[in-house]
Amino acid sequence: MAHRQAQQRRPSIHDVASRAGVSAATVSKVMAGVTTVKPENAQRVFDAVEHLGYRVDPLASDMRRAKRRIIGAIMPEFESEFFGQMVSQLESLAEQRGYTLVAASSRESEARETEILARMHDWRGAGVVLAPVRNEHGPAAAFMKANGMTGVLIDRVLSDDAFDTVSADSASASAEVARALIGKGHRHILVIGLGEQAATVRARLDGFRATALKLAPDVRIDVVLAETDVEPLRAQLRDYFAKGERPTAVYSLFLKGTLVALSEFRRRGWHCPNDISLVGFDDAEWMQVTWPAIAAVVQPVRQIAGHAMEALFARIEGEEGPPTARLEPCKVLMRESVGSPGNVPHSGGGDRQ
Amino acid sequence: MAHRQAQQRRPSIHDVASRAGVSAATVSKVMAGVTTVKPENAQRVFDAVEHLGYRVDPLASDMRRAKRRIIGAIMPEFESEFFGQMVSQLESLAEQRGYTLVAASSRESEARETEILARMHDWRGAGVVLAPVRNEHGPAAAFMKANGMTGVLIDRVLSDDAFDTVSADSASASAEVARALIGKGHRHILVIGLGEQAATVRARLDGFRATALKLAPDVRIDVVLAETDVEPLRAQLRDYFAKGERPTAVYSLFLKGTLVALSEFRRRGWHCPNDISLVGFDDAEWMQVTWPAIAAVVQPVRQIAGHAMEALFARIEGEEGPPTARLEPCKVLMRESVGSPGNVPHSGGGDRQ
DNA sequence: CAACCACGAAAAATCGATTTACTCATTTTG
DNA sequence: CAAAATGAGTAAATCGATTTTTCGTGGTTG
Repeated sequence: MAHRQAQQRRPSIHDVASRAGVSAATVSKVMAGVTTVKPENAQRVFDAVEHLGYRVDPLASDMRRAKRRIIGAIMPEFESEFFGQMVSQLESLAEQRGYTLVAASSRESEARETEILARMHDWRGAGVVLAPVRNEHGPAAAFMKANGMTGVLIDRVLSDDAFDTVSADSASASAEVARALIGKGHRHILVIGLGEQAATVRARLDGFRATALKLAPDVRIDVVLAETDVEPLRAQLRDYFAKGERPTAVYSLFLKGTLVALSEFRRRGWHCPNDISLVGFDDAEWMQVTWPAIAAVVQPVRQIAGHAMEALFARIEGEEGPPTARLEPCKVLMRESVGSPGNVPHSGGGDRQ
Repeated sequence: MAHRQAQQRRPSIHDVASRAGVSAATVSKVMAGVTTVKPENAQRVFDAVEHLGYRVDPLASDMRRAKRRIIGAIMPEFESEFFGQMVSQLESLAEQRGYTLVAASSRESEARETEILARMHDWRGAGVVLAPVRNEHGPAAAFMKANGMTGVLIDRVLSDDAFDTVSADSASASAEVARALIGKGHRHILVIGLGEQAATVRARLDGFRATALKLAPDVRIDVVLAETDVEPLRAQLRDYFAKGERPTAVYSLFLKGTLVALSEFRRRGWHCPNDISLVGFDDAEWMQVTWPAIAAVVQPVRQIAGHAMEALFARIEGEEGPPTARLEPCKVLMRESVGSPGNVPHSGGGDRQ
């Protein structure tokens, strides 16, 4: 094979040194851009590097460093647009600073989350961006504290006494949703969510309820919260509708909830927005191409990622001071899935598609 | 702070050695599970490990190894369900074998792809799973060859003369779609795609065309292929419809194309499946909850990831022999977006939702 | 002109493991 | 009973860099 010879051992700093006729220390300095090297020697080093195709081994390079140029990222999952964009952003930001991002998925399990964190700790990276499965009080954050790790918590968190946090401003966004729905005339609204993610769900729910009640004290707000998983939520939702409850709008506090709501609407033959209105927390690309387009709260992924990395690198560089808790403003996109109640006869049947 | 003391340097193998009263070499052996150690000494080591909370530093451990226990994964993007699941699977499989997965996104750029690959090469990992932006003939695969890297190509590839490949069996799946559409009576079908991803797009198109023409020689198959980006495709599609073309079904060869098709249908007020039928390559969670549910080809992500890792580890462990090209069978889900043409008056208007 | 400084580079220590080579005992074997 | 084989463990080399210490050399300065 023509390319077999390339399989050889890669050149090390010593190979460069001997070819340039200098010591390894000098090569190291040249690579690091130190200026106290005679230009002539520097040039010889550059030539040797060029000729041998030498590149610094990041692993060996990190060995002597207290803080290795590795950033860990732990997300609850990789399958959703939100966390996909998040990882992509974080990777890009880490890379810009010469760090390598090692991402891992906790698969919505707190046990796994802690395991992964322990493994990240073994790597002795400079810092970790953790999007906890549940909230900032879980075992993972505790592990980070107990081991003096540097890190930032994002997404499903509010604030913490040890780590900087960055998340979407759920409360304000929910208040805006409330204003919109009340403004359209809705007076019976169902809110669905998962209780697990205590922190943010609470913020979203409270933000929504407070504003809705202020604007329309007579509004009826029902809440269907499942504990852990999506399927129980579906079951509860089915029960709720089976009891004959007929809200004019549904506000889903998270993406999968929006999917569950939509599929339950389908089952019952209800159509948005004529039969019922729908708004969901979390936007997705498909939501604007379906009929109707689904109204959604857009989380500012770039801002969250950006400020998380900013905070993290500040801490890595030794910044002291009490932990900060950042809330990034969301955008609410009121699409066609939201209408006014009673505009069209409630009766099912007929007008499909 | 209570947790400040934990910030200290982590115990090294020498700390364990001195506490257990043995040499570092012995500790290393015990950790590696070598049996030629006196049980009594082994126990002392275990005790010391336990007491100090010692864990092997993977980075230091990898230093002396020729093949480091790191696997690189390069995907065109992280934002879609498909690649999200893929990364998640790959991570899990790597982890099972005690490897760490380092994932990076090429963001659909071949230039970036090669850069990332070079960086992965710097890490001297044991192998790389590359999902090329375009196909197996790009600069990234060439780089891998030139540098004698171990790797597997997945997704947008057919077969290669240097690397094992694993991808979805696009041709067979497309043939099945053709059978379904022809069977439903469609005789004017539009296929849309991106020409960039030559390999797979070609397979999907040819597979579809061959079967459709065999079953119904009179069928008319139009093709709208954009070169690089999605927006030009949208424009071309718009032109196509503006010319008055009126196929009874559209087959989109990739996910974003399905979204584009849907949004163009919306623009023109056409509804599936009455006005036009739609099938897309690539499934997504939302497709089964919209009205109508969108018919889709489901790629076997787990199988692709599984066989990719299998092949990769076989090569890492020194397996010789010519590269293999695996095709994993897809599942075609014929949902409501596909109907028979002419069942319902073509006229627009009227029956919305 | 001897003592002192500054500069640039080399030598050596270090990071935290793994692995090779070697050293004692203890057993087995001729 | 001496020689060879085996067992268990350690010291030292190694991986590929970085960083500290040391060493010359040439130029200043008193």
